[in-house]
Amino acid sequence: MALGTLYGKMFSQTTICRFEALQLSFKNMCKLKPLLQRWLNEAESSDSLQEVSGDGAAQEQVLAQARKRKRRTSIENNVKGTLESFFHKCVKPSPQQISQIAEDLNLDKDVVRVWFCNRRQKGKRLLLPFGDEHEGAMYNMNLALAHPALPVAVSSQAYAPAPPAPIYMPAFHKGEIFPQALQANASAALSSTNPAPAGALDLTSFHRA
DNA sequence: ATGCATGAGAA
DNA sequence: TCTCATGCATA
Repeated sequence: MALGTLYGKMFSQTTICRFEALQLSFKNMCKLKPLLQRWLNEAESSDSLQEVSGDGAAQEQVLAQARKRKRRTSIENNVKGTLESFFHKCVKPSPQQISQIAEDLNLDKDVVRVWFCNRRQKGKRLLLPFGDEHEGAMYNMNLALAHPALPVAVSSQAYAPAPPAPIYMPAFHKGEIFPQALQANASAALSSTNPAPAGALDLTSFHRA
């Protein structure tokens, strides 16, 4: 809410959460960081526990129950597993393949289409390119650690046949980049020079919910 | 914290 | 049609 009154733009709990968990695209993170940082600096300096315009309850209007948002279809786990396997074979099925898959799984074509869209997007999330994909994850990470100088194209999990120079983050880890990113001393964090504290890489902290 | 969805804009 | 940024709804 504070951010909302500060920028006029309201940030959802979802966005904030994803920002904190570094689950947004690199570009998206870059866009939001300055905003959140500015708010953070302000909030820390003025130790006053400023109360956000005490509006209280009056949230949004009824929204006029505008459009009927399609109700979230819950996909059974076993079905998800199947979709996942399809995904590994082909990350971007043609509309025909999609309808085929949809038929096999007794799902709506659009549901399948959206599933793939979201799955692809998930694959592109910043940090933690691994963890999800138990496969070459650790392998690549070790490579990265062994040869910090070499990029080790682990970017987007080697999806498309020839990823035209993916621009996603190298392969950092939460505990590494984040602490500083949110520090009050913005100057350092904002400068393009990446501190990259050597030895900050701690494998023991490599776990995922 | 996340899964499925929407909508604007790119291709 | 796909990607991207976002968020409602739900786990």
